[in-house]
Amino acid sequence: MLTERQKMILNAIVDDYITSAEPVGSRSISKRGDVGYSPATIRNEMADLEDLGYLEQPHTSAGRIPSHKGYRYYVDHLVPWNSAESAELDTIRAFFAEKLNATEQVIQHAAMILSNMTNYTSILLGPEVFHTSLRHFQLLPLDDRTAVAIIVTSTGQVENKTVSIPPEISLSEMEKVVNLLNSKLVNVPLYKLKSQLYSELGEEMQRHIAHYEELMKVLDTALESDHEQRIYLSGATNMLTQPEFKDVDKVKDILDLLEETPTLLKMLAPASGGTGMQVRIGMENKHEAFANCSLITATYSLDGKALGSIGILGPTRMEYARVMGILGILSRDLTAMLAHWYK
Amino acid sequence: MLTERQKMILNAIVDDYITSAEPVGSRSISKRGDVGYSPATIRNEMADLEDLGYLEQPHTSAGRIPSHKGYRYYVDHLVPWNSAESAELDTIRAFFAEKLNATEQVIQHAAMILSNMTNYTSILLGPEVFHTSLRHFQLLPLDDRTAVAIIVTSTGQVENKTVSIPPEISLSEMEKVVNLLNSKLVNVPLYKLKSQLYSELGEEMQRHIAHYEELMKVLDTALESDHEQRIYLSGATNMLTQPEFKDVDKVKDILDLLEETPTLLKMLAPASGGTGMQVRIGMENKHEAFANCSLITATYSLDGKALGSIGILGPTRMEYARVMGILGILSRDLTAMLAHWYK
DNA sequence: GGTTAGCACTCATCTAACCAGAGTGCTAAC
DNA sequence: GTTAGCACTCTGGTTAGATGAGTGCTAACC
Repeated sequence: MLTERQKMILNAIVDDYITSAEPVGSRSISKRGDVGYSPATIRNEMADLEDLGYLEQPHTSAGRIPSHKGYRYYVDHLVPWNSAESAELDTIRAFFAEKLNATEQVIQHAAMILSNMTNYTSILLGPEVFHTSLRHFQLLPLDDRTAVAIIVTSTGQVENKTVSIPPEISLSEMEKVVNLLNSKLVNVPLYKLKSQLYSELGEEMQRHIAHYEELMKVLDTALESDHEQRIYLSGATNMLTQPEFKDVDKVKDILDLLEETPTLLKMLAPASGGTGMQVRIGMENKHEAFANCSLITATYSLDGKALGSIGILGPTRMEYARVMGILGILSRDLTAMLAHWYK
Repeated sequence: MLTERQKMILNAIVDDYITSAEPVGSRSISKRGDVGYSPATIRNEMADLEDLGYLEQPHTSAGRIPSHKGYRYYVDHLVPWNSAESAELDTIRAFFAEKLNATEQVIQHAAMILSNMTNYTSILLGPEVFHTSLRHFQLLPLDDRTAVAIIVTSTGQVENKTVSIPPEISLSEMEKVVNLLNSKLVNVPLYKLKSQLYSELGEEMQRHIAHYEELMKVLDTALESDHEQRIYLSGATNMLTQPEFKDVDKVKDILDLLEETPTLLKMLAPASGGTGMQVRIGMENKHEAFANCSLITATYSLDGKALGSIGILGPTRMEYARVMGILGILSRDLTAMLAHWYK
């Protein structure tokens, strides 16, 4: 347990380091208006904080920088929660005032806004189709062997996939099935679609349809992969402006990882159910390349279920308070907007 | 007009510089097996070539590097055209052997293959819907104010857009129009769609439909913006491996430009009709950030009309011969594949 | 006992000086 | 026309010293 004075000093060091990116010395802390102690006293406390693991020293004669544990403590106990500047609130308000009417467009645009506002990299996870429901299904023949399957969800997203059709299946059969599907499965959540396809329609189809097996296979692949969420990345190059990444080799690893969509998907997957804000510091991200990065994520949701995430990636030395404030507001407003659209 | 010997020397210098990234001196040229002259002779020729503007010298006691004019000459007259290594041919062949059945997927995948194979950045321009024709049109109501418009093209691409519906238009009216559209305008090239909409259907619709004006506006926006082509970028971080870009500030400008999709669209737009290969060196790209980059592009086409482009961006000191060889083959094979699919 | 002034010590960073090496241009000889 | 020889130039790397920020420790102070 830290004393009040230790908290105050840790807080001051993190704040200073966040803005300056330089190790901070006892003298500069002591000179701050709200600190009533001499450099020597601060030094003693700093030595203690280092022993406790909250600070570290790049080399003997340098100031201190926060350790991962130090950042963790800062984020968990010290971050001031008031930090949403009015200018930023205005930007967000202006963003929601624009009339955009497709969910995906909103998310994409939000990514840009976020990276511009924060000067970090924004990573947004597009809405999870999984929890939205079927609005309309269509199978449109392109030639005698292939067709394009189109799924429209209740949120107006359109997913499409090209499938190949076995020659023994006739056009009229396909039409029958698609009609059946549309009459019985509309408003079923996509994640239940396949199971309901079998349970509700299986019997009926087996009766009316000649090539049941083959047809089912086609539908299976048509409905299959549409659960892939999209990643919207913006401001990746903002990483290059951070002084800790002025070395090309280090930043290459980071940018390389940002090109790996599957990795990002995993990283942003909404933490099991919770809708709170997550801060992952350094190696908590489980990737060597992100050892000196922090990722802050929040979720937006519909009907209480997380639909997707919005995240900001920056150096561990990142403006936690400001970013958390912005993400909090934006995720809340996105959720509100979705609720307003689709209730 | 350059003498044969001058060409030979210029060629040797460009080749050397491309692989080493260091200014090349007279001695190293003279030592090459195929050159029968002493360093002194080479030096004289190099001085001449510098006077003519084909070479430049970073400083007095350094070797020479090719100038923009030098690269231009190299590309226009000296590039050896045989350079498609068998290993690379195999990779491309393997790529086309995979069964991918959606045009967009192929392009996206091709982008990765290209950047991996070349270790440069690949920029591909997705197929231009413009010259494909309408396969199916649909307007699907989401709620009483909005609907999603879906356009399926003859190449199986699905474009969708959310539009808002004025309250005075009824569902049945909309259905009527959509049916009309599907019966009369299927197989019309998308770029003629709007004009034919007016010329062929205008009269008939005006007769049958109550709110003609409003409905036309809806259709207009529904058909409007679907001409946007997609950019597929891969290997942007390969730029960071080039020694000339080891300075973060320089490379930041380049990567920033790569995030600007509209700029890339303009840059890759198939050069007026031609299907040949284009090489733009340094400032020929019209962007300060690309002053030390070269962009090589080729097009793929359907029915003799360019559908999109594939391009490689690298430093001006780039392996022109190899890249041009690869792009040539890939664009040819892409075109062949499209012709095979959609004829 | 907690706090602070004083001081010796450490270590990264900056500068200047120097050296080695690569490459040139010129001259004179072949 | 070609080449050997040589003086000259400029970069890059290394070393040595000076600078200064910051520390830890001790002893004095309240």
